[in-house]
Amino acid sequence: MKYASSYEPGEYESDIYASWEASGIFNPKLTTMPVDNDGDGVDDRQENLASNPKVFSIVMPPPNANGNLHIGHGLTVALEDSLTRYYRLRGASSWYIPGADHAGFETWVVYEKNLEKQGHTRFEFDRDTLYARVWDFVAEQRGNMELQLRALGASCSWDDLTFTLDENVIDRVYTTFEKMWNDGLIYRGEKLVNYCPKHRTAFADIEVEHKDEKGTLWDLEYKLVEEDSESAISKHVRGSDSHFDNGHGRESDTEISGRVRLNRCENDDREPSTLRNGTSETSLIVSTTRPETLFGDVAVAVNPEDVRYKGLIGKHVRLPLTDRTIPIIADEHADPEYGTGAVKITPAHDFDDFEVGERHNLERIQVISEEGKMVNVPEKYYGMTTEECRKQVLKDLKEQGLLKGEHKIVHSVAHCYKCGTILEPMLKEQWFVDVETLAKTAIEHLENDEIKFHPENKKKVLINYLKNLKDWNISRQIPWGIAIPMFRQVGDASDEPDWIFDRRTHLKEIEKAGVRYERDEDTFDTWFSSSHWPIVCTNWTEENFNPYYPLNVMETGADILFAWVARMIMMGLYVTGKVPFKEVYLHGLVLDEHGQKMSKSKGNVINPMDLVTRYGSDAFRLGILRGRSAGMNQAFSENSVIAGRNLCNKLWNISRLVQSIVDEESEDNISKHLRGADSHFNNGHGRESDTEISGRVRLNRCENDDREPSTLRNVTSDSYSTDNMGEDWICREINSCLEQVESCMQNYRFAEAVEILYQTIWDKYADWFLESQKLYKNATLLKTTLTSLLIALHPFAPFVTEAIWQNLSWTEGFIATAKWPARLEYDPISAENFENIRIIVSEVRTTLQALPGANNAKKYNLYYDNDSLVDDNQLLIKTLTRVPAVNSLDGAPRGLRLALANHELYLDVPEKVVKQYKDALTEKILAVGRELDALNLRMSNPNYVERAPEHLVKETKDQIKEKESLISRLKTQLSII
RNA sequence: GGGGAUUUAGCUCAGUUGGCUAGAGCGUACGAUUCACAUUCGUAAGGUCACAGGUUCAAGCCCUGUAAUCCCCACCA
Repeated sequence: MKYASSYEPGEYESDIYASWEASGIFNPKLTTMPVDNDGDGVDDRQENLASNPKVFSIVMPPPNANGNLHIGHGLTVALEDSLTRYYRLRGASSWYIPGADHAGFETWVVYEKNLEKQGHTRFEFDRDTLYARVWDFVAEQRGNMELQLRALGASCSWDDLTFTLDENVIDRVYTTFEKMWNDGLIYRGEKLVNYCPKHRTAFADIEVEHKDEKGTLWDLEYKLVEEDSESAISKHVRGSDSHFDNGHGRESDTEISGRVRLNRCENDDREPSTLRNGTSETSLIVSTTRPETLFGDVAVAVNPEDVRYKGLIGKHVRLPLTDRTIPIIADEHADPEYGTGAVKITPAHDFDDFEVGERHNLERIQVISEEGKMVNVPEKYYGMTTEECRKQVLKDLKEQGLLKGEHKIVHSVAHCYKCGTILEPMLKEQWFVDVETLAKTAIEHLENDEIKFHPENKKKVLINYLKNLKDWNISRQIPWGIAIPMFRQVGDASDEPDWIFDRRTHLKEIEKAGVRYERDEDTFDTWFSSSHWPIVCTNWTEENFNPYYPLNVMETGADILFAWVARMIMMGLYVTGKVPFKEVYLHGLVLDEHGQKMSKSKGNVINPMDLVTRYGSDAFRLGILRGRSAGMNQAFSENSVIAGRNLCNKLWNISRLVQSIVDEESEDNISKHLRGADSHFNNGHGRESDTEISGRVRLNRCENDDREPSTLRNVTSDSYSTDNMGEDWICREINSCLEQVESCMQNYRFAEAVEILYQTIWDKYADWFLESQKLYKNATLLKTTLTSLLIALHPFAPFVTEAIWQNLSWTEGFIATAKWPARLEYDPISAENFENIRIIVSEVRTTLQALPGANNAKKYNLYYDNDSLVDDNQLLIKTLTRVPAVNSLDGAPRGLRLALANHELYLDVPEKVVKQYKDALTEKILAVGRELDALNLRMSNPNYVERAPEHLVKETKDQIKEKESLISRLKTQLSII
């Protein structure tokens, strides 16, 4: 290869992606049409599926069409694409289906901001106009995100890109909705929903952000209506004088504030004596954080067990600032220990009160409009904002002496997760899905272990969530989304209008049987449509067998386990009767390098595209996978990307070296005879015959290989033989690497797979094997081994491996569709001998470094005595240690004896230097002595010898022998000094 | 209140059913350098595996408890 001495990703990546895409290799070959060659009525692929899985399918969680990819998308692609590429290499028909999300509310917010910038508001346009305008807006933006996915190397099938507003998606959503409607799972209900007055839309519970905030709790006095108050009170006094007074008129603010929450104190301080302070006996005190909603009050609730108020239940109080009287009711909701124990009930503006209202069949009086203005209130307050109204109400109450206390509290407040506006609980007619049976079915399938979770514990979490799931509000009051296909008769303003289902949502008004109907203006919650994602992406239909459904795996963020994964499972089961995926892999958040959540306000956001530009796509992918495990929020720093970049560069240079040796050898072959005659190919342990060597000729085709010949990529038609220990050793190491990577992929342990490849390529292949190959050039083996490693790394670093592949002289086609490497044949004894050489070389290096002075490697020769392994590998040891010479000992031992138990090796170091080494030697002896003691202690334990597995006991015994021998040799050396 | 996690080297993390001297990357220190790569090579230092008990021949891993940190859900008139 005539290439630069460093890998420049920018020069290759976009061309490589373009050629992949043009070749169509990312589009799977299997169709969803039935195949039944044996005519037994069952799809043939279904028959094969269990025994020989040939299909891998995965869908991309659709990124927002309107935006740029963030670091989380980067992680998602790295994970999903490495799986896809891995299974493609394993011979599966891999289908990675890309998507784009209209992201209903998300996009809406972006678009609305845009409108505002131009000085418009959405309320100037009708819904259909807005829809069209947003469509254009999104279409403009969409290409951006798709380019970025390509830059990340996502090997997805672009022809199959699914947009969440595609016709087939809407179709499927309507089909499901119709089915649910007919099954009675859809209902329209007036419920309290979290409503953002700014965006003027309702949210699902899951979209609400709760924050703890400081607020004020006001005590308001509601006067008992005279006629029944007196008798009630007197009766109550007689019945239980000790606790009665508590709920009545407080004399001073001081006292009141002292009492709030006081009752929660340990050891019950509700002793009669402390609570029997003066009472007015003519009113109730309620506590509220929202005085302005009092106009919507329809009752005051007290706890039925609360002895203070027992006698008041059924009586009435006068609602301040109005003419109304409202009843005092008994309900568990009232907590005797909170505030005064009496709570005003406003069903139209509070979630709990709504439920109380349901239980007691109370009226719902809406006093705040959808614009956030006061309505249904006395003239004076009409049209005020809630804040203005609150001030006015407090002022007026104070003037009338009804404001009895004020306390600072901390309570959690619901906010719009986009704009931060405080959400208003709002009474609205909405479409709901009755989730009870859906959730129950989902739980059954989960408990039946039909879906495997990574991390495992998320399954429990999900079941727990499903068990407590409330009905799902699926309507949103924004134009951008899939229209709800429900119509009602024009002019029908009755309480229970007749709704009909119809797919013609492109029309505002339709006619059916001579009756005119108008469309409901709401759109679906995005999760309602995205819960169909596996179904719509794979084109699942009722009619045809689809080998891609269920998906092999659903990979997405742990943060949308509830919002998305849960709903996909419910919907998948409801629509297809099958779980939508066999496994779920959830990734955590990518945090900044200090473990902090990334956010614009903190300024610590890392842009993945920026890293791709600077270090390359592969470097980014390797970097973001490193040190990351399922479900965990983990830090990410540029360092890991740099490490990835370095690996790519290393691999590049490895390939340059290998190619240069291959080139050199092929030139040699022209002038020389067969390599077998070459004397320097010494394997160190004496091969007996040519027969034996040729017997080890690789058999590296998979046994179960049944791919079509045309898809096979023959990496080389040559067979290799291993001619020295290093060659056997690297085959062994590559086999072990492959085995581990395979197991890691099976178990979704991406970081570990990358780590193993990194070490194998760098530490083993480059630092040991290639160094030894500078002496023993085995071109055929070099080709085979490099090919194996390139393919194994390809799922994680697709670009550099492809760039190299395209430039090697012996490869053809794309590495992206190469065949996963088979195990290599090797001689295990020979491989193990190389391990011995490594130990010797390391010991020489360590000792040389520890000796006083610099540049020791060049100074001292190495001598060996009576050691055939070293004798056979003098040249290799000399090269790896860089000592000037490795010789057989001529005469008596001299210099420094190396701390090796099984080899007698000396560094020819002058006596003076050896003496300086004395301390280090002494320390070494002590260290080995400590290890020996530990081993002896273990053996002296009869229980260990008796109960531990035999091989461990034997191992310990061997080690003791070895250490003893080492110590005695070192001691001899020391004594000579 | 309910649920789920985390705690191992200076930093970020591995460590599968308990089994050899607990690993990696980055960082640090020292040394090297024509001969694929300074995005390099070699060597080293650095650990009471949060703490306290327990089970076991053997515990980072299993059990009990404690502490710290984090996340989710519910509630907060």
